[in-house]
Amino acid sequence: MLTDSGRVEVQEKENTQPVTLLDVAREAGVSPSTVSRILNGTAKVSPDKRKAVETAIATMKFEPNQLAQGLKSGRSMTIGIVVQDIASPFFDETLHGVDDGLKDTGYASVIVSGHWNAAEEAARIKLLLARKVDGIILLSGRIEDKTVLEFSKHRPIVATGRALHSATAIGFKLDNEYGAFLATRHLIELGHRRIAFVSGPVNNSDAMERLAGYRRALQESGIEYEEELVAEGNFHEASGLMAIHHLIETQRQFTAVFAANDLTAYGVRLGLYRKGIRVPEDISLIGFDDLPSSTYTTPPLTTIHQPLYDMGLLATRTLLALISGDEIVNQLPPLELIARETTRRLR
Amino acid sequence: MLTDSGRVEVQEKENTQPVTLLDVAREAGVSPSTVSRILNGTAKVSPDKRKAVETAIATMKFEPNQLAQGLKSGRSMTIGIVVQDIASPFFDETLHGVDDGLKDTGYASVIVSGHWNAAEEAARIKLLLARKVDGIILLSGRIEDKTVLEFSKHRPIVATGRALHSATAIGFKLDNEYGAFLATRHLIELGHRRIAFVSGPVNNSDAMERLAGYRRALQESGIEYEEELVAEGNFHEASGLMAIHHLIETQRQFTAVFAANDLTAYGVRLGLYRKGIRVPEDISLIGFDDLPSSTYTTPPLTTIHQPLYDMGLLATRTLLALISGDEIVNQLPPLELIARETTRRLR
DNA sequence: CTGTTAGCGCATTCAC
DNA sequence: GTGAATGCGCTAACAG
Repeated sequence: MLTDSGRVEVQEKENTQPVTLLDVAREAGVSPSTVSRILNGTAKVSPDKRKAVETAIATMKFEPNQLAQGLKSGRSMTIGIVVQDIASPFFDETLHGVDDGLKDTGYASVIVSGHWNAAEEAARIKLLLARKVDGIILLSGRIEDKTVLEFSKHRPIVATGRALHSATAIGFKLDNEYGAFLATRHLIELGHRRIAFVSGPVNNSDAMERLAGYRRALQESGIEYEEELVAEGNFHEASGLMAIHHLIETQRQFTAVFAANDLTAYGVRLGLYRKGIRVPEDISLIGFDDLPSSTYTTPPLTTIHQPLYDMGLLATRTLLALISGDEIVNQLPPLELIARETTRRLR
Repeated sequence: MLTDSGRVEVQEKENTQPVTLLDVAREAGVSPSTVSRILNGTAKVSPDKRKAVETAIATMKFEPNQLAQGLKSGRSMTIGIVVQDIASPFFDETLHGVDDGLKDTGYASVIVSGHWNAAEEAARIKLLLARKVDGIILLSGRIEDKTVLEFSKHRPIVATGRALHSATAIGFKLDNEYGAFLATRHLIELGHRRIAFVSGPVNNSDAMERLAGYRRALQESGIEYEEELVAEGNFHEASGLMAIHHLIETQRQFTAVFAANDLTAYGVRLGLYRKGIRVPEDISLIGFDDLPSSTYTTPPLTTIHQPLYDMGLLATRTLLALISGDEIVNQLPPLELIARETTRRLR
């Protein structure tokens, strides 16, 4: 569009363009390196120059461009987190621990989701690597250990739900078998002998370990394992609901149900309610995970507490140690039974 | 340490150092700019060179350094998300929508938490800005609108839970008042006239709007508002539990309870259970939010569905449109009543 | 103590 | 079409 020559076009430039380190240097009458030194405490600077620079930084509201810092230093001060499902209470707890572990460290986190899909997970990790994250926390997931090890050649990786012990890849695994053993033994100690189990998906190692723990507890008490008392679920509520309906409709006899995780237990609980079966008066019910919400179900759910928060915290600290070369010592607390109100002694 | 001269020290360098665009260019026998052009489709390149470059990229497993790209282009291809609590089902749902909105866009997200603290929120936003995110999604929060507007001069911001309409800052607000009105009216239509309300914190605008909706519904039905039937909660389960105990112990008479959100309703439900009061036989209960877990409470919770997922999706699309300068048209679906099994007609 | 210089890896003029 | 040159903003030698 033509405008009269000589007319000044007033451009309302709302977008304040960022002030750079060079701007600060000019303003303070020093060299850029001096500003950098003050920023990073790399070397001593005379008090007067320091003063000048600091006021310049304050008045100009200078914030160093982290992209540039990262490009230069090779460290982006961000770590990547791979979860499988962003909206899952299970990962939430762990993320909470991660969040706290990162507090005041200067690190931020890029969270991506693998959606329980090995190919997608690998793609996400590549994405994180391309973004030059300084390390990766991999929460559960389906990619193979050797793939993880391969990726860890680029950046350190701390994983949960798998055992890894290389110099750049460490894994933490909770003892699912033991937890399931605890849960089942609790029911047995309450006098139950016919204990149904709603399992997780058969292609999931956590799920299979929990099944193993259930079987061991039965065996140690001389109770025969009956396949008919086991129904497969998928760790979600709906599967618990369906499984318990199936168990009831096929006339299985049992006085207690062990659900492979809390969500499944919620579904079982609802299924029993629909059939007019009371918990714990008629049937005892125990879960696994101890999600925060399990404190407030009606009635509050007896379950196995997994230190998910601690695992997130530990994973984060371990990763930071791996990055900085520090030693790591922390220990994960053991799984434990939380006896609430869905289990009771068999009369 | 001294070693014999001439002896070759085999250094096991596990850390594969990344291959750069320059490496690719050399390998393919072209100039770096040609590689760049192919990467970005910026200009036409002869088929043979393109071929050579592409094979070089594949064999060398080249991944462009996003930090460098970002520094150069000024766009980091990441957006910042400010939540208040990483482990909250409320934010989860919205994040799920954000996650889907970002799918296949090339954008990744860095998630930070403001912990319901204005100062921390501001600090986090500054951090995101320093990281050169291309835009920010602010989910709820306590910082003032004018602060948001100020920040939006640097990067576009889309916020939820507040109304904003500038060129670089857009806000979406759900109609809390209307939702609360719906909930209360539902109870009234079922014949209830003495309806207790467990509110959210008084310093929270969502909470106050829900209270207003409750009052309007009462008023439109000619039911007098009684302050004694309102107990303050804080949106968490424990507060629902305490509130209902208080209501019962102070001998308030009511046949239904409206809890300001689902978590509070869970607490109320448990409190009623503890007193031997059945839901919905003795008391009707309604929540607000429609968290995923409310489908599987026992009994399933009647509640007000908020389109949290859609809001996350819409916020993301809007932000991307703001970034790219596109037009945005999407509309948020209205709040609606989900009648499940915790409410019933008063006999 | 401090300024000058030279890149980090890439995209983008500008010439050819 | 393609290569050479330049710079994004910052840090880290290197001299003084």
